Amino acid sequence: MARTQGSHSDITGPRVRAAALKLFARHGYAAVSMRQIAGEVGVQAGALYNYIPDKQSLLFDLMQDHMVELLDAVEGALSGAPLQRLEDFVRFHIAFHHDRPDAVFIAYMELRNLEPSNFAQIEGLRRGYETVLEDILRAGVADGSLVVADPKVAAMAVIAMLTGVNTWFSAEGRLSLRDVQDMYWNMVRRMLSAGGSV
Amino acid sequence: MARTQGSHSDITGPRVRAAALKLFARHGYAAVSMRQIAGEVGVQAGALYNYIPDKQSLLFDLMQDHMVELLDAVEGALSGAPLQRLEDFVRFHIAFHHDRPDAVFIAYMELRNLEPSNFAQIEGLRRGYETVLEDILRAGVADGSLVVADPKVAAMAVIAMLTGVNTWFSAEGRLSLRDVQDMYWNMVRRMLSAGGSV
DNA sequence: CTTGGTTTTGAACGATTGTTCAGTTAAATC
DNA sequence: GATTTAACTGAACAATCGTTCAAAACCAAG
Repeated sequence: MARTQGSHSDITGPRVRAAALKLFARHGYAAVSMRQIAGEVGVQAGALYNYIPDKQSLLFDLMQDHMVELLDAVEGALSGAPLQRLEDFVRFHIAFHHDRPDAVFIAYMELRNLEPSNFAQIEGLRRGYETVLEDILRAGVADGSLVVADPKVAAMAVIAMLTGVNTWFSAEGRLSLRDVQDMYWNMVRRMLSAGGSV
Repeated sequence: MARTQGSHSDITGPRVRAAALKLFARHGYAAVSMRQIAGEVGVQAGALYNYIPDKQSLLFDLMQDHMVELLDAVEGALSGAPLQRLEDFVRFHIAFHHDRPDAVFIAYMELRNLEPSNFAQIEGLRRGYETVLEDILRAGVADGSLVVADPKVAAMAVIAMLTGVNTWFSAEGRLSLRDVQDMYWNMVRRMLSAGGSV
């Protein structure tokens, strides 16, 4: 048993995934070749297959890891009463997505490039995330802090609105991330809270 | 000069564009081959080049036509005071996008597959559409009917929220398009109007 | 230094890509 | 019916695709 310490395996593996994440986000799954990924890593195309079974699995793993991480993180970000948890959700979503724009882009854009069974799995995770917000809205209606005609629809509206931040926000612009979080929380609060626009 | 009336040119041409629209939306620009498009039309791949110079131009034309049509249509959909025009915008955006899901999908997802100069042109049209809403918001602030901290940000938020409808709404579901328009207008009104949540 | 096993190379596989074009088909005009 | 021209076929082009694999390179343990 040799070559376990100085092994490149635990270095190259993550680099393959990082390169794929970057290139898939930039150009799209179908438009990126295995040779491009290999080139980004500094290796020949054949070497990639020491770390992944095939291209499709590479895409699926990237998306699954992102969604699982998202679901894990959101649970820990919420606390207190429904109105407070709604604010937590808004601020969390914006910050989490801002930190990993490539993974977000892929998770939303490459669904159609997944094989059916892989698609079903990712779709299930996405629904799980939507349900987290939906549950907050229902709880807020129940305790009177929120006024929401249709929690399912409102959850979709809020998530779409928040995810849209990634398409235009840059930390180098005139607004800080905190500014954006404040603005969006203000808009969501006015949109859904029982307290009116105060 | 023969073969000008019974010509297939004015039949096949639109069918090529329709097939490309459908397939690009379904599988993505890079994942669709010219032979697939030709197959959908019922013709050999070579015949496509009687109607388009190349694949890239086909994508660009589809996106440009969609954006120009969008900009033309939105102007005619707005009337009256800012608050009324905001409602018009919300209802228009939902209905217009619902009527052409494939074109919407392509216009939002295939930007990265455009050559730089093509990208700049489409991006300009998109900015034009955003400006239409932004102007409404500014006018609403000016006449006191709206309370908007940052019109640019609010415009992006509203458009993202409205466009998100296309990802989940189906006319066969429990809600009619009119239901959805009402719900979203209600949410946007509460979010931005000066009147509070009444 | 030799051995043993991990990692990578580099070439090759058949399939498919966008695009071109000479030749065939078909329809309208004379 | 002959002519003309638009529409299309079908084969071909070089390039690239994802993937495989024997051989070479490499490094740690004995």
